[in-house]
Amino acid sequence: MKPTDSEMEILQVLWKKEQCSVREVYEALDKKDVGYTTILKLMQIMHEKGMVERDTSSKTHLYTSKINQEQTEHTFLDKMIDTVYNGSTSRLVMQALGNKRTSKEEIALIKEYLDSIEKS
Amino acid sequence: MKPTDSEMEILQVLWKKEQCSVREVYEALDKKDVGYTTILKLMQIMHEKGMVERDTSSKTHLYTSKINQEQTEHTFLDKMIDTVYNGSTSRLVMQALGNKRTSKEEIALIKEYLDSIEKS
DNA sequence: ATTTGATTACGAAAACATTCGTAGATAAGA
DNA sequence: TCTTATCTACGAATGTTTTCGTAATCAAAT
Repeated sequence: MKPTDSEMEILQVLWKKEQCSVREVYEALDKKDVGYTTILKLMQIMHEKGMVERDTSSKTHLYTSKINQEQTEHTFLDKMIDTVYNGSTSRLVMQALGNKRTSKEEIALIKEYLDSIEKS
Repeated sequence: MKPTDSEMEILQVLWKKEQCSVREVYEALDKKDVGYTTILKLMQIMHEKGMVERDTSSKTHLYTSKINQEQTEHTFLDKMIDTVYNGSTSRLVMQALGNKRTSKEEIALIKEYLDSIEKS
């Protein structure tokens, strides 16, 4: 179950807001270049695919993500490590850290995390 | 310049082997579900797009990647951090480390790297 | 020379993702 | 009630990626 780019954008909103109408998602995305019905259609397709569930009891349907955020992130990450970094996690990590300036706090956090991995 | 998934797989081979015929790539990928001409076509398209260059002096054309590996990885990573991790690098890093069993060697490498960042 | 096998070129089909127009339903307000 | 605004449903167009069949070309082997 690998969401497309557009689906991912919508899922971001659903994960953040828990339960949403199409309009809420549309507004949250704030894309001036796509129409309302486009988002609607996408969400309907996501429903067909079983990615989201919806409450149709009132006129305005309310959507909820059916797939887990962490799990989905894992899927992407695994695929990325595999296809882009050829299986090397450390290369990805180092590049990620080198990418943007990472704060000392973040570095400290990560170090702590590394320690905890080593000990276990 | 964002390669598609298939293009990425091919680039992996080209980056590793420097210069390749279509057959070499086809063999390296070892996908039983796609035919030879599929890979050929993909590589021809990549050539049209300017992602690879080719030496057509002999019958068997030899392809070389024209785009930089690190740069391409950055593009993917940035996009990923943005669309999947909502901008949080450390979240990506920690999930990456927790993801697969990371070897002690890899962890050591990363720690070293973190130290070097801190000092600079 | 002819055949055989490997290669490229080409075009088109198939699959998938994205987009939106239009119509019909529903609810709210005048 | 009638109008207006908002929503869903549907289908179709567009665009992109992936797939492969077929034909033409070339080189090597018989």
